[in-house]
Parts: sequence; C-alpha cells; structure tokens
Amino acid sequence: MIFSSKAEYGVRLMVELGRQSPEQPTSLKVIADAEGLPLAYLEQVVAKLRKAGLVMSARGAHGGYWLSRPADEIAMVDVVQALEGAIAPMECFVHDHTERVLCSHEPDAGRGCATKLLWTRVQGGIIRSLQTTTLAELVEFSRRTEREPAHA
Amino acid sequence: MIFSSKAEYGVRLMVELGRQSPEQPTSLKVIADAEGLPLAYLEQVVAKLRKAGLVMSARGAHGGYWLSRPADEIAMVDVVQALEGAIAPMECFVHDHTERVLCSHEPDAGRGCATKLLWTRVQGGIIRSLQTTTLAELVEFSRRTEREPAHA
DNA sequence: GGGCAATCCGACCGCCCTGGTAGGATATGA
DNA sequence: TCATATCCTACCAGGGCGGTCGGATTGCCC
Repeated sequence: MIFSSKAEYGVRLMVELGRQSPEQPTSLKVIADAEGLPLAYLEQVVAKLRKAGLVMSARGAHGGYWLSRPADEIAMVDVVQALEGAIAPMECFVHDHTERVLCSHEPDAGRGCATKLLWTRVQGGIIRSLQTTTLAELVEFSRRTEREPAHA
Repeated sequence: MIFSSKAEYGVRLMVELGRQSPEQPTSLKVIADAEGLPLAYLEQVVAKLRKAGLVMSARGAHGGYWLSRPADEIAMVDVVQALEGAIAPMECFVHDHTERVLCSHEPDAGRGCATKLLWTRVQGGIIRSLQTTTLAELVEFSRRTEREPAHA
C-alpha cells in the first residue's frame, strides 16, 4: 500500500469540510458519524491538518473545524503531505543529505544510484498528480455522485 | 515510504544483470557482494522476478541468473509490480470488487468515493512514470555515472 | 458559575508486515 | 564425489500502524 489510512481519513475529512458552509465550524463528531470513523483517531488526523495550516479550529461548545481557505485554493499535494509527511518513494529520499542524485545507501559505491533515477521519476509522477488536483474537484465530485436523498 | 526494500533490491539486481553480458549466468553471490546485500534475502527477491518471467535461472555449479529478454524491452512497471504486487495507493484498490468508482470502504454510503478519484489519479501518475522507464535506461545511467576504476 | 460540548494532548497497546536468518533439498559442472 | 549454486519453507525480532484511553483545557449557554 502506498498511503496509510491517515491519508484516506484526512482527505475524507477535508472533503467533508469542503461540503459544509465555511461560516460555522463543524465538529469532529459530525464527521466521524457521517464517515463511520473513530472519533478519537480523527483527532490525531485533524491535528496534522491544523498544524499544516489547512484547517482552523475553535474550542469549546459549538466549536469545530473549517477550511482555512477556499477549497479551490487547496492542492491535494498539501493535504497529503501534511498527513503523510514528505512524498518519498524510498527510504533514502527522506534525509537527502546532498542534492546530488547519489543514493545514500552506498555513498561511495563508485557510481550514481540508478534506482534513484527511477524513484525520482516516480516521485515526480505522484507529486504532479497531487498538485493538479484541488480539494474543490473532490468536493464537486462528491456532490455530483450523491444520490438524491429522502424521497427514495 | 512508498515502496519497500524488496523493490529497491530487486531493481538493483535487475540493473546489475543488465550490466552483465547475457551470454553466461551471473550468480547471486556476485551481485550480493557488489551491492552489499544479504545473499539469503536476495534469493527471495529474485524468486519473485523469476516467477514473473523477467529473469531466467540455471541451477548447479556455474549457475545463476540472466535477463529473459533485452533490457530495452523491460519496462520498470513490470519489475516493480513483480516485486511489490499491484501498484495500489490505497487498500480498497487491491480487491476491486466492481469496476465502478465506488470506494469499497463504504459501498452504500450514498455517494461516490471522492478519495478514490484522487487515488486513481495518483496511481495513474505512478504507473505512467514506471511504464515510460525501461531497464535499459537505468543500466545506461549506471554506466555513464560510473567512475573510472583501477588507476585512481 | 456550573455543566456540557468540544478541542487538545500524550501515553499506551496489540497486530501485522517487513527485513532478515536458518537449514536443508536439489541440481549440475569439474 | 565434491563444490557451487539455485530453490524452498519455516522461523523470528523489531517497528510501524491503526486505534484506544484518560484527562486537561476552553468556551457557550442556562
């Protein structure tokens, strides 16, 4: 699996917030019920989003969370990075000591790390797809595919 | 981390095989020494490549492994898939019961799964970057960046 | 002001997967 | 027949992940 459930839950949470009016805060309880996710765990997830400045919060009764800016100004790459940390296809990408394309696994092996060339391309592919998708698109998608409620 | 070390080791192994002449088999021992990887673990890795038909093997003394076809006919997507299994950004991609873009997490939640739209794009980005990279490119890269040996 | 609703925070915990080892069976060239 | 090498399966420790728990804090409302 590429991404953990934190990413899944966090993205859902953001979509849910994007569906709400930004005027008033939405409590985690509402979201947890709507999505069927454990409230206590969502707290940890949303904490990452808050620290990344993607959502804002109000404490106390009738508190909750809301998007810190319009959904069409939020690229999904920011959301996923906030939840998962740096998008790194391989371990040696995390602490990139140097800028050179040398694999930290064998810094003195005598030749450039061919695998790093591959992982760099993969990373680019991932980031590009995340950069060109906005939260607004996902919200729009979820609205379009929503069944008409009630009278069914 | 996106990919496991099996992918890293397996790709290195393939590059190493691509650097050898395809006439005679290369033993795992040689590769393990060259890359500084545990031999016993490489056996498991190469087994996946063999089962996927990417390498062939000969047993017994002077046995070893070689590419089953020229390096420029091997797309890295095949290598990575053999090593990692299906390229799935999220759990619900593994057993895709239906073809519809509905998330298996909540099959009856009343609306399409917006996150699946996102993960589908990510998956596309990954696969595209892996499909457009051949093993030959990596071999070529590793040859180009190789320091001149010996007289240094 | 008291209580309730909510965010915040950090410790804890079982499970599973990953990375790796061990040991042996089998095949084959010298 | 011996050394070399692939093949196969079981085993194991460690760590990360998904999740829980308990409590502190904050703020609206009656």
